[in-house]
Amino acid sequence: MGETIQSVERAAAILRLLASGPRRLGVAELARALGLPKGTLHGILRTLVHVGFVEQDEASGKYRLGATLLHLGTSYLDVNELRTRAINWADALAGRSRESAWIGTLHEGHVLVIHHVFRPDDSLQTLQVGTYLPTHASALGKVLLAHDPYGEALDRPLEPYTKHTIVDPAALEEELDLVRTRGWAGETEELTEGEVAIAAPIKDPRGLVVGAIGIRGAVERLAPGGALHMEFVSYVRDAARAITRSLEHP
Amino acid sequence: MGETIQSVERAAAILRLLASGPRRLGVAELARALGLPKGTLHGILRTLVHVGFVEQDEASGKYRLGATLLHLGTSYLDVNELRTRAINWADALAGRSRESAWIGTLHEGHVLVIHHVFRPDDSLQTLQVGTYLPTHASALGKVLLAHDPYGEALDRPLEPYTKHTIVDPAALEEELDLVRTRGWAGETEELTEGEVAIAAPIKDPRGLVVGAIGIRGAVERLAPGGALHMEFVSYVRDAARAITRSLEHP
DNA sequence: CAGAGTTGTTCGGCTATGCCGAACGATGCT
DNA sequence: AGCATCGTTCGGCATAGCCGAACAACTCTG
Repeated sequence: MGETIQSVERAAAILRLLASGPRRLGVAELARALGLPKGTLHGILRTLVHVGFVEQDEASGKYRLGATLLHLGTSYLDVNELRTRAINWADALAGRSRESAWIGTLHEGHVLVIHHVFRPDDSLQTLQVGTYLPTHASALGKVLLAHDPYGEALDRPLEPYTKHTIVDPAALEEELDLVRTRGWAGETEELTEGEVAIAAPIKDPRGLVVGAIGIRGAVERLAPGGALHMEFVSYVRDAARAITRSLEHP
Repeated sequence: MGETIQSVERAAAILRLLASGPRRLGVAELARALGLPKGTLHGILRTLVHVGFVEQDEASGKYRLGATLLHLGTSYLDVNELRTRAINWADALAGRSRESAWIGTLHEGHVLVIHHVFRPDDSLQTLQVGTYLPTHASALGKVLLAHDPYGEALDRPLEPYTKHTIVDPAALEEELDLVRTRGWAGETEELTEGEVAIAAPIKDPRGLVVGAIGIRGAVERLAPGGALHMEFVSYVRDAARAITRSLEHP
């Protein structure tokens, strides 16, 4: 890749910084973080406000993300081919398993959730589309890591979420081997206490893994007595195979 | 507002163009649309790819939006104060009315949906957060238009969606007057056949309308015999008032 | 209540940034 | 095969836009 445009790259860095936390940031704060003069940064911010990517708080003068970004992000979902093809199967999977269904892709070392179907008959859930899941502590992530051609994200320290999270790199590698050989991944209370998840890989026509689909629910329902109900595993694998097949026939 | 940075503005224009349709676009196509030399445009695209805002199709070489935008857009939702405060009330409204609940803001002449709670006991719905609704053909939009300090978006032609859509500017103005005097808006099959909606304004501490909340559902349930059930109207107004009050006490 | 330290914003000069147009190789369509 | 169009590269010139200092408004502190 050749040279990139300075100001655009800087603008993107500003947006990432604003997105990294719920707090609104000021010009001086951003300038310090990026090591740029205040005046320079103000110019970029001014244009970002002009195009609607950033909004300025009238009272404090500080900056936050703008509403245009929400619309652009949603547009991405329409463009994403995997999601378009997989939506119907995710609905069916949620219906059959009576659990919430999830679809994710590997993105910058995280699992990006690109679809999420609520568990039937349960309205108090928040939608997780667009959020990140950790690769080493989610079933979706394990599937994606196991089939990732470049072993990114493995050199990063394995952050513990519960006492069951796999934090030893060697143990994780072993787990990924298991995922590769049997073709699906499980995760029992490694991300959230009381919740377990199952996932299987979705492949493109060339056989490359482009995403993963799975379900997530309470341990009492999915793994009573500690062992995963294989019935749920087959639901997930069926859905994954169906989507893989539908990607072959455009 | 002073001068803005050329390349950033151009980058934003590219993103808007890519978001405007589901089709992926090529360099030449974009260059023609924006009236820029191919070489110039390629440079901006290269940086947009580098920061993850745009992805390039390996096979065709054409460009589409990138996954980073989805994550940024979702981050906007966390930042949005109105949404953060209103989520719980929207859940309650959906539960009481047993219909889907919606929250929207005025943005670039459209209603931007910033929250959406599915109708209880109905799993086959797609989430509409981040999408646009027309201002003149939705209950949310009527509320926002009626209290918009600048009467934008009214000079635009009123596109018909069903045979009940208000297309006459004078008739719309009359409707907005009604909305202002009685404090809520109705919409009966003006956007989609068989669906009606109700909405009420959410105000910030200064009394300015910053958003609207409402419900949407089948005409048989919400307006049997053609007249809106006032019970639902009071649910919506209660929710709107509750959110308005909660914005006053931070 | 004053003043020291912030904050966001403006502006003009200098230079490095990045815009442009032409040329290249690959691909697709007739 | 031929032509047209694609995405990409490159170097020279000029201008876009970076920088640093100065500004006014504001918030804490002593």
